[in-house]
Order: sequence, then C-alpha cells, then structure tokens
Amino acid sequence: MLIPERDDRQVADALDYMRRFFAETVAMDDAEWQLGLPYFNVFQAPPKTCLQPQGEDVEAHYFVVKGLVRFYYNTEDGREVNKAFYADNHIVGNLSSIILSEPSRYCIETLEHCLLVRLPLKVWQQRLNTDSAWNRLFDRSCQLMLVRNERREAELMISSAGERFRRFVKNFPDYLDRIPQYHIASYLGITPVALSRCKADWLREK
Amino acid sequence: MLIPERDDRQVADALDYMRRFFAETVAMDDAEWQLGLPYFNVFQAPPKTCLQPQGEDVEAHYFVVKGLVRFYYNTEDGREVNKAFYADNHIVGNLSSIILSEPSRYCIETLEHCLLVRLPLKVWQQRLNTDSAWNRLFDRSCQLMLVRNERREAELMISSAGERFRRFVKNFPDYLDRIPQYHIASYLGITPVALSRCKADWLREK
DNA sequence: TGCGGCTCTTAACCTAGGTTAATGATCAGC
DNA sequence: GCTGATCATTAACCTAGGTTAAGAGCCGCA
Repeated sequence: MLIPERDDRQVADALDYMRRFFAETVAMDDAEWQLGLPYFNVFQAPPKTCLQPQGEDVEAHYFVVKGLVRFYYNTEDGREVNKAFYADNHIVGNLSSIILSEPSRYCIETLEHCLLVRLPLKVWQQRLNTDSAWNRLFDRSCQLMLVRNERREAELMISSAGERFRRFVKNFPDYLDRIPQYHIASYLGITPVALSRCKADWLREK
Repeated sequence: MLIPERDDRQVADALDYMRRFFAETVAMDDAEWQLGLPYFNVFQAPPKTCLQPQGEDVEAHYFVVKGLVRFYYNTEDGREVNKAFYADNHIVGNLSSIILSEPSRYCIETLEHCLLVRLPLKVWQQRLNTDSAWNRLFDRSCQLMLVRNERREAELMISSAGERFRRFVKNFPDYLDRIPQYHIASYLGITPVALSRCKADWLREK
C-alpha cells in the first residue's frame, strides 16, 4: 500500500498539511510535531479499501490528506449505517472504541482514491502520551466529535428527510457528486428511494 | 435555594457521594478533592427548577446527589426535545456549550425535588485548570458523553419506536414511574400518543 | 459490440407513527 | 364536596417515508 515509486515530494506535502492541521487545532509547536513525525506512514489507497474492519482492535488514526472516507457501522440485521464522511484535511479516529478500549464497533473505508497518513495508536499511547500537545489532540478530537454528534442527533430528531437532504447539499456541496447516493441516504437515515425523491423535489424548486 | 435550616449532615453526605463518584471516574485522590471542595455549594431544588436557561452562559456543572433532572433543547418551532435524564449520583454538564464557549444551547431542569451540588465553572477554569485530576474529569466527561451520544444516535437510526421504548424501560426501570410520559416520549423521539401505544403493546405482551 | 452489473429514478402500494379529538383519571385549590 | 388543570388513553384519520418492482443510464469487460 505504500507508494510504489517513492514520491518524496508528495509525502512531504502530506505531512505538512497534517502539521498545519494539528498546529491549528491544538496549537502544536514544532518540537512537539517532531516527536510524532518519525512514526507516521504516508500511503495511498484505492477506493473501497478497508482501513478499519469491524470487531478488530483499533490500531491507528488516519489523516485524510486527499480523498474521501466513510465511517460506518453495521446493524444486527446486516445493514450498514454511515455515521460520517471525512474528506481532504480531516482526521478520522475511532474514538469511542478507544475510549472504551474495546474492539471496534465502527469501520472505516475509502470512497475515493486517497492519500492518507497513518498514525499508529501504539506510538501515540506509548511514546506520545507524556506530551501535552498530543494528549490535547486526542482530547480535542473527542470534544469536536461530541459537538458534531450532538448536531447530528438534533438534526435527526427535528428535521424531515427533505430538510436533512437540503442541509446536506448546502453544507457539503461537492459530496453529492463524490459520494454514491445510497451512501448519502444511509447517512441521512433514509432509503435510497426516499433520497431520490428528496433530490427530485430539490431539483424541481431550484 | 440553600437549605433553609443548615443540615450539615446532609451536606457532608452529599459531598461524600460526589467525592466517591469522582474518585471512581478519574482516580482523584484526596488532596485533589480538597482543592475543589471549598467552592462547591450543596443545595436543594423543588421540581421544575431551571438550573440552566437557554441562551445564557454556562455557569456551572451540577452533581445530582438525589433526584432527577432533564437535559433538553428547544426547536425552532417551539418544541422541547429531551436529550438526557440524570438521576442520583450523576454529573450534568453543558459540555458542548463549554467546548464551543458559546451561550447555552441546552437547558437543565429538575423533574423531582433534588439534592444537588453546584460546581461553578469559573472556579474550575481559574483555580482547578492546573490540576490534572480536575482536567481529567472534564476530559473524561467528554469521552463518556461522546460514547453515550453515539449509542443514542445508533438507537435513533436503527430501532423502531417500540424497540426504543422497550429498551428504555429495560435500561431505566424506575424512570417510567418517575418521569411524565410526555417527557419520555420526547426523549425517544416520538409523540406522547405514540408512546402510549408502545406502552399498551408492551403491557399486553407482559 | 454486446452483455452483466451497478446505480438511479419512478410509480404503486403499505405501514409506522403523527395529528386531532374525545374520554377518563388524578390532583390542587377553593 | 366541586372545578379546572394536567396527563394518559384510545380511536379515527392522515402522511412521510419504507418496500417492491420495473425500467433506464452507465461502465467495465469479453
């Protein structure tokens, strides 16, 4: 999965994006960044690559430099429910499974050809757990996820399918083209058929 | 709101419950506990007391020693949605508003006559923010809330009203008697009428 | 070039749960 | 005791969204 012909430039760029992201979210300085740097792997993955299988231990966070990833879980009756999408310049972590230190309840899968950085959890826990910036990063991620979850909950509780769809295309204008509709439907908590109806209404009144 | 005739015994007991709760959740030792102790207020509140009005700055966390409290938000069309209930021996905090440092999106209201401990946020932020146990407590609360939120989200996405009701009475057997049904309905994301139907089914097959 | 898979759309039908409204039960205040 | 609120129940009806199924566009591959 590593880039076949080593493209140093791309790797450097990827890490630099990630560094800036961390610097912004938890005010990580350069020394702190250097602490983690040796342990990250930059790699590419084609669409439909599974980064985190369900039921297995969480081994890493991922930073999406470029591309698009979905975060989902399985229901007892065998359906998949998309909980979130993460695109360029976002970090994906299986936070609740880490918090509970239990095998992963969630899966992560690429939807596009992706450029990713892998942050092994073991390193984090063994080498970076004494460093405040890296701890802050985990805590801050939990905080932001909490906020995100609450927004989503309220949206699911309050809004109709049509409203949810409209807000979705407004908030993520490009996702409608980048993500198969059945995945969007699952994210919105409706069936693909219903999504298609919402979309038709939305097109009509545009 | 302070206990009219000072009941030192009750106050001591309340604080002791809280201390044990903190010791369990974040391994807080006695020295650390003593740091916060002088700043807490133990008080009683009758039912329907508002502890956190919507849109105002968050001023405190609350520890529910005894009684029952609901945590809710208002929709644009004037309905209230219950997001959680907190009973004996739980802490209630307006976490997401604190995280975003924005005026409270949520309200807190007592449902029963309560014995509460108020933990002023200012103290937390000004005097306890250097102490690791008190920081851990906030971070840990966020983590547990995150997990709780994800469970709730999955439940809302996957289960029918009837299933949600059944799980509710199973998980919180006493709440059906302690909480008015229209509040439970709101928590479950259904109308009181629908709740009544679920309950009738449930009684029938018991 | 044609074929087999996917994905999306549309239509017809069905159902869980919303809405409205009437009826009781419980309780507080007088 | 009666009266008016507040809450729960039940029934009748309605609708958003689920289900099923058929067709159309598209893409990869032989």
